Amino acid sequence: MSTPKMIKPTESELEILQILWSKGLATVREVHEELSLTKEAGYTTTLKLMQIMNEKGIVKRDDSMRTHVYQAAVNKEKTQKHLLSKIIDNLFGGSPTQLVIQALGDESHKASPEELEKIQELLNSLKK
Amino acid sequence: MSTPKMIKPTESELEILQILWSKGLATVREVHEELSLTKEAGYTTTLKLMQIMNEKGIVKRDDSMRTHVYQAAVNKEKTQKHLLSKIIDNLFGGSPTQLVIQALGDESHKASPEELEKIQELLNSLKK
DNA sequence: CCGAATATACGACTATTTTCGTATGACCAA
DNA sequence: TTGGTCATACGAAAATAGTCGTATATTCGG
Repeated sequence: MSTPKMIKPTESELEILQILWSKGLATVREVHEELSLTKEAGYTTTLKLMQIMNEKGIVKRDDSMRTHVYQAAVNKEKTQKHLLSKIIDNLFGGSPTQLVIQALGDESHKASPEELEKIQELLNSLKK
Repeated sequence: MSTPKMIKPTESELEILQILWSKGLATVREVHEELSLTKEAGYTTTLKLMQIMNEKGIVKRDDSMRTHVYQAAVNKEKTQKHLLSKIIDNLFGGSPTQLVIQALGDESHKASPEELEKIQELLNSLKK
């Protein structure tokens, strides 16, 4: 299955996916090193997680060499959309506007003027 | 623990919270009836969940009568903000802009012109 | 050739979340 | 008063997530 039907990564899996999305290709060690920057966990824990993700079809790997090389098997934007859609339903009663308002008002994740401009452009195109 | 520091409701708890936020006060039966509209679950399951939420301090209840009356004990906006913040980190690499863009582009949750206008106003105030 | 370093496999333990069966007590209508 | 209905309490199974120890194989420097 190239594109898994049910995209529902757990939190830990999401952390790993993010790293894979940014790196493209990566070994378990590389992923683990990056994870270690923000999190405390053993190497085999990361390994196991990635093995499970492989079984689930969330990632794929090239195991033709001793050190396996992993990559994400799910599309970043699709996954984001899918999970976001869930959150809009579960947390914002189906209103994306409420979500947007809360997100823009988040003090710990301020948007830069450039980003605001980006949003403005998107808004303009939606208004038409 | 009168005011829970760690707001981290599970998915099921979130479903119940949403109902409580909209109803204000509600009995287990009322919550369960509403849950049943979109979900299959036994009455005692809902009951247990709400009892656990009570223990965690996520909801409070008036048990002076035989039929207990529940209400949310956590603030809606605060909870949304807190969880959203997590999602921005976990799913959008810390960029609220990316989240906003995906949310506005969500085909299954379109924003109305009025809502777009609301967002525009917020955007204006942020630009200053 | 040998041992240290490094890799994967895998089982098992812990914790959390979700589910529900059953016990028990209160309420009420006949 | 008694049986049916409805309520909570509680224990524990089932499902899901996360953690890690240990076995074993490969690689490589000396």
